[in-house]
Amino acid sequence: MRKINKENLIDQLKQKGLKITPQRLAIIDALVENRHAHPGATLIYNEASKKAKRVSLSTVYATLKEFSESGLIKQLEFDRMENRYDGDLSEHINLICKRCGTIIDYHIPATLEPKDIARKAGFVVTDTRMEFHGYCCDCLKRPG
Amino acid sequence: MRKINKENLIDQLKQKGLKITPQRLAIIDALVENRHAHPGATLIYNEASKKAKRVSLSTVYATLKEFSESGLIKQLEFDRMENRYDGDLSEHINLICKRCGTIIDYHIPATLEPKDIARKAGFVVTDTRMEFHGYCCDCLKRPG
DNA sequence: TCTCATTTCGGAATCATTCCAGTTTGTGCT
DNA sequence: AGCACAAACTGGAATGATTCCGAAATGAGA
Ligand SMILES: [Mn+2]
Ligand SMILES: [Mn+2]
Ligand SMILES: [Zn+2]
Ligand SMILES: [Zn+2]
Repeated sequence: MRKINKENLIDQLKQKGLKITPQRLAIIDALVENRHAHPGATLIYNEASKKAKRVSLSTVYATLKEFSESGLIKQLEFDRMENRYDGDLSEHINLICKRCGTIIDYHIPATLEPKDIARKAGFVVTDTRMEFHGYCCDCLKRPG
Repeated sequence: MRKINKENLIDQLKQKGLKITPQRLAIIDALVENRHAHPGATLIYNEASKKAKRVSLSTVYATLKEFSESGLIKQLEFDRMENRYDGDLSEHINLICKRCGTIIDYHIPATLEPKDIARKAGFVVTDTRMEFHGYCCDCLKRPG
């Protein structure tokens, strides 16, 4: 199981010595309840606003950033579109619609052929993005 | 060979009925000469400015967008970092350094294990991004 | 050379995200 | 229950890459 859930996220907050605030709980709820949708900051903000008396957009951004950097969720970055957040940490491909922005999970079946995906998921692939992020050998040598 | 070169890009412009302007030629030169570096708009702008008498940043953006949308080059989108452009259209993984922004090409050798990449390319992978972009089945049904 | 659709220009607008300074609030301790 | 203080929150301003726009320039065919 590599999908986020409420109890686990709260545990992780405690382990890191972070405070349990109504804002964080509301954001966690919003993330868990919309985990299938790859929500963006605005959706999280709207959903969290329903649960907690007060939440600011600044807090939502700070929290999503914190969670991403801690590896609790995955940030999907875009150019002229809001970043989206993925609560599924398992290895899979995100099928991203260029027109409506829908993001569909496609779990890897050993081989990954765009044509297979089109057939099995009804999604026409026009462009692929495969990126590995980390540190280059020069930066590894360099201090801090 | 899936790497951009000058003659080919010019041919493609002609085929599409686009005009050959000094600005476009300068941008093409800059793209080809820096194709290993995955350049961003600013670098292209600076390099192109040396070759052509006048180039504006607006034109650089418009041209890079046009080339990307035509599939001549590939746009790599980021969050708080300039977009970068890739002149290698073959299937490969871009290893992106989180600290310095360097982008290294890693051509796929059948299997793609982060550990192999660390060993062979001296790059430590901390995060992977695999995305397929295109159109979802709902959007395919919907008109234009 | 003439014509005009295309291209370019520069400055303003956009907009998601970050920053900041002041205020509030969890949490551990008495 | 009350205290103290570091951590968290807030709203508004700042940021910065990219896009938009109207006006001026120009490539290319006739
Ligand atoms: Mn996903
Ligand atoms: Mn590349
Ligand atoms: Zn769609
Ligand atoms: Zn580096």
